[in-house]
Order: sequence, then C-alpha cells, then structure tokens
Amino acid sequence: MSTGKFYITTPIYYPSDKLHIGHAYCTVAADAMARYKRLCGYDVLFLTGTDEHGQKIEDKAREAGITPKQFVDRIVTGERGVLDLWKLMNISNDRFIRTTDEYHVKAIQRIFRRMYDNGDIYKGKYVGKYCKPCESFWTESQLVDGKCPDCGREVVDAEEEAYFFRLSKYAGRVQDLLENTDFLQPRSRVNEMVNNFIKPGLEDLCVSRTSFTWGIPVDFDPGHVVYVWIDALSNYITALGFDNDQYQDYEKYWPADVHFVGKEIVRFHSIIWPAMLMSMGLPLPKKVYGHGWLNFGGEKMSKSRGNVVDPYILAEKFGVDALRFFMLRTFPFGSDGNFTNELLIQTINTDLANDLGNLVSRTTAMVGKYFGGRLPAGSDKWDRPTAEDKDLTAMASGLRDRYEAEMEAFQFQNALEEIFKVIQRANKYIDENAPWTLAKDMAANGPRLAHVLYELLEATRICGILLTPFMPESMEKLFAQIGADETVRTWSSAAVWGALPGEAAPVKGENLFPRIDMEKELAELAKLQAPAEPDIELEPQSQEQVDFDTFCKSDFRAVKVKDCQPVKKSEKLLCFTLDDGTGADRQILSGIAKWYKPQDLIGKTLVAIVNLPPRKMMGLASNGMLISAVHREKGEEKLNLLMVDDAIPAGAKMC
RNA sequence: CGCGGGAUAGAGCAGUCUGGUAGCUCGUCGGGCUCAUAACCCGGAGGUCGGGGGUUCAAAUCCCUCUCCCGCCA
Repeated sequence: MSTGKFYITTPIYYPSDKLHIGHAYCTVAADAMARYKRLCGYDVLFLTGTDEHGQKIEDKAREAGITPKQFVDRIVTGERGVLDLWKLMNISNDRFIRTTDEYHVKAIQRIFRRMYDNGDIYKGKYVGKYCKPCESFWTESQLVDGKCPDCGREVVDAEEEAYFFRLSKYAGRVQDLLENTDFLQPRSRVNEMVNNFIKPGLEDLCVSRTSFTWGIPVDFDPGHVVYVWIDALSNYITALGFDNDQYQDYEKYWPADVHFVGKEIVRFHSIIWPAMLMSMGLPLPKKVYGHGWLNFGGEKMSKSRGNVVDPYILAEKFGVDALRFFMLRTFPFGSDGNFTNELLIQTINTDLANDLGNLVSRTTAMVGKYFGGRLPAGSDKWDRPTAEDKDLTAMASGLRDRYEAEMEAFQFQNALEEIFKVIQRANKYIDENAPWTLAKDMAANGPRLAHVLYELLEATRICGILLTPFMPESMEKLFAQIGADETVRTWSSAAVWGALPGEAAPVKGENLFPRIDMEKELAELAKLQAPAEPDIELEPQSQEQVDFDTFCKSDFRAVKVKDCQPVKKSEKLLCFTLDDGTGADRQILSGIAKWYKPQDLIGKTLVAIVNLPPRKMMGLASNGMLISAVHREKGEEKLNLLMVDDAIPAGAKMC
C-alpha cells in the first residue's frame, strides 16, 4: 500500500449567489479523488471554501440592506447554503476556508507585506478604464469597441494610486513551467495561456484597490484593499497555516498535489499563482487541472438564461450518489459536457439500475433461493475453470490497475467505464451459466452453481470497492447485501480474486438504485426547473457623461412606416421604407424580426436617428436606426419599438 | 485571418496526441432466457468519420484549405 500525503483543492467559490450544478461538479470530482486517495492509503487533505470579498458582494449586500458579512454568512452558512450543499452532496472535505476568517485576513496582510518587502510589489499609478460590474481595470488596447471586453458594458476613466505586482519579472519562468512541464493539464490549455497572455507580453498586475472597502486592507497603507485574486489564491496555503497559527500543516501538505479549477480561472492559477509563489520562494503546486463546464441543453448555464440547474432538486429526487456518479461517468473531465435531464435519467437507469443494481439483485436472490442465503464452504474453489470463469476472473482481478491508471490521470469517465465493462461481463456470465438450469439438479450441479454465484459476488465486490469514492453510501449498502465485511472492502483486497470467504452470506435487500420513470420525472423536473423568477433586468445606467453638444448632434426624427418587409436569408432583420418628412423614402434595416411581424408595423409612427453613417447589412443599405426600448424578462430579451402618437407628423424633430 | 472549442450511424458521445479491421449509450428490427429492478444475454440494419486537396503501402487520426456551429472565461 502506498503511503504519503495528498493535498487536493477545489477553487474557493464566490458566494454572490446560490451555487449551481457546475460548482457541485468540480467539488464532487475533487471529493471522488480525495476518497480514492484515502482508499489507497494516502494521508489526504481535501480543502474547499469560499472567496468572500470584492465589490460585487459589497454591492449586493447594499442592495439587500445588510452588511457584506451578513450577506455572505447567509449564502455560506444559511439554509441551503454552501455548507448545506456540500453536506447534502456528501463531500468529505477536511477543511473549509472562508476568506473572511480572521487568520486568513491576517496571513494575507503578511503575504502582501512579504512581496512588498522583497520588491515584487511596488506602488505606482493606475491609469486606465474601469468596469464596475466586473471590478476590472482595462487598458485602452484591451477594450472592445470602447467597452468592457468582459461584459460589453460601459467603462469609466480611472486613475488611482495602486500597488503593482511584478508579474512581468516571472513571465519567462512561468512560460517555461507551462510549456516544458506537465504542471497545467489538460495540455490543450497550455496554448491558450501562452498565446493569449504570455506571448503578447505579461504586464505587471495591479494588486490593490481603493474604489471599495469590502476586502482585506493593506495594513501599512490604509485605504488600499488587497486585490481579490491575491487574497483568494493564497487560501491554498493559509488554510494550511502559512503565515498564521490557526493550522500547522503547511510543512506537511504543501505543495498541493493538484488544484482542480474551472477553465475560466485557469489563467489565475497557472500564471499569477505560480508567479506569486516564485516571488515568495515557495514550492509550486504539482498540478493545476482545468476542467470543462457543464452546459445545459447545449447552452451555457447562466442565471439570465434561467437554465441554472439546482443540485438540491436533483439530489433529492434521484439520490446523491446517482447524481455524483452521473456527473463523473458521463462527461470527460477536461472538456465541456452537455447536461440534460434525459441523459441523467438514462444513465441512472442503464448503469445503476439495469446493470449494477440488477446484478446485485439477481445474484443475492439466487443465493437465497438456491442455498437459503449462505453459500456452502468451498464455493470459492473450482478446479476446472471454464473459459467464462477465466475471462471474468481475469477481467475483475485486473480491474484495479486499469482503474488506477485512469484515476491518476483524472479520467473519471474512463475509470468508471472500466468498472462497468466488468459489471456487464458479470451479467453475461449469468446467462452463460444459466444458474436456473443448474438448480434443477442440485445433487449433480450444486457445487458448480455455488461457484458460479461466488464468482458473481466476487466480481461485484471488486467493482464495489472501486466505486466507493464515487458512491460511498450506496456501496456501503452493496457490501452489506453481498455479505462483504470491512476486511474485504480494502484497496489491497480489490486486487485479490477470492478474498470473499467461500461461505458468503449475502442478503437480498432493497433495490440499490430504483428504475426511474423517464417521462414522469422529466415532466416533474420541467415543472420544478422551468420558471425562473419573473424578474425584470435592466441595463445599468451609464456612468459616463455625454457633453451637451455631442448629444445635440444626434438627430432623432418621427418617421412613418410606409412599408416593411422581411429580409431574405436573415432571421433577424426587417427592412423598413420610411417617410421621414423629406419627401424621399428612407430605408432602414432593423434586427427586430423576432419581435414583430412586418405587416403589423405598416402605418405606425416610430422614432429613428437619421444622421448615423449608412451601413450595409445583408447587402442592403441602412440609413439610420430605429429606437427601441430593451430589457430582459425571465432571462429573455424583450424589445419594444418606440411608437409615438400618430398625430406627430413625419420628420418632426425630437429634442 | 481576435482567441478557443466543435463537426464521427436517427439522437448523444468516445476514438484524433502515439496513422493500420469505425466503437459506446439510447433508439430501431429480430432472436434467446426467465434468476432479477418489464431487467439480462445474443444477433441484424444503419456511417463515403463536415467539403476539397496533399503526405503515406495505409488517414477519422498527420499537413494545407474551405464551409458551418458554439463559447469568450481570460
């Protein structure tokens, strides 16, 4: 048995909202990994937590009329909060860190100080653009159409005194780390990082803020707050006791064996984090694994789309183990997966109910039926093994090694695939041996029948051990049913064929995984998941002022719709022929076909800006733009053309 | 040429790094079995692996090119 330590982390999640299935995905994967390593005999430390600072939380708390701390407390420790969710999902984390924990706060101040003292953090001036909702500073060159490259919203000029981290100094070492080691996995993420961030030139990173207060103060310069990523990334060492007295495990567990992170934060973990550690002269984590996202029904899961999957609903409906299993069995960990309720139910039915559950059920039932619940002594031995015996035995006894190879590469879906091949082989073995036929002449076939059933129990036992990290509670029940006690549930016994005593006494219990009525459950889920809150979302008001003269240049006019036609081959565009009062027709294209039928608009009086430069769309010229009111409702984009009183003559100026 | 991902049987996907009989789940058709959760087992039909070009004895897999889809988290 291997001994040694294994330190694994999830990201610390940002509790500005309830967590969804995507967070659960990463945490369940880390949990399976942690349990697997414990099974192998490692001394495991499994860390997760919450990243509780930042402007967004400050803002949300203000909206809710409570303090930021009260706000995060509610989401983290409150009912159905983060801690409840992990309890529900049976997450076996050894430690939970909150970045608002006093020891962490103090440690961050010391860490910031360390990097300041060694010259890697210096005071400078930040000049650039700031996007408030994203809490991000941008340089002019980073902007897209003058807007925030992240969210597309307006940015404001900003200049502030700030601290900078000499990220540029470590560019070479980080590039080497990424390109020439297996630090960052899967490998495909390396190019993304190097091409996008390192090759264009790694700039020093602004690591303090003065624009808000909900963060960790720079202790030697009041008014400055430590940049949230410096704060957040450091959790991986402060949670071990680095620069604090809360814990004393830093020497023992650091460096981390692996950080599991979502692909959206690979950048921070594979560039900034190593650079920070290099600056402090600390060892680097051995690996960062950027996993994919769970999309829903082919689309990215997002609150505004109203397609966020709530793990509470699914776990309560189908069982925690089934949900855990599904997430890791179905999707390759490194790439995006498409979550659907159909797929979830199908996987549960096929793998868990039909194959595994039913295997246990039919095997234990036969031991009960033919042998009164206990196999006769010697059932584990058979001196004339058939080809089928040999095949099943070989597959099952070699399973642990194949599984181990996949688990070590974080290829959970492949590890599980290997297990299910054995389960399918076992089901086939029943048919090949037709125990019900053997049972017709117990005098002649009794010993053979007993051995056939023993083989099945033994194959099931091995699969059960290896499934334990994924479905701990169900495997406990499975072991009880097949009569496998603690001594034959171990990692080492998973490689030993014949560990189960010959006089095994299985008990047919309740169905481990009941079959799910697909249609009925889909309908119920649709009811539960469909209607997101009917909230109306509005574009935030621009922070930027427009001077009066610029505003006056925009020429808005009342226009009457003389004709309106759909544009061929375009799903969005309508082509308007308008009376703008000049006597000549004006043609304007507008992307509103989703909301209006052309014939309904003829004769209406609308508002258009008429002095925009002409533009061609789908080969047609558009001279101006019709003005609409836009908002989002239940996550759906809504648009209403501005229609005004028909008494207003065509061409009347708006001012 | 912004970056990245994707295009493989009716559907959803694996295989592509490390060229060499095209595989899995579901569905479908036919058969078997009756121990079991109407489950299990066997067999069939169904694919010019997005299009075109190239390298090679051999390409889903390597190279070039085109088209279409998705995401943008940096």
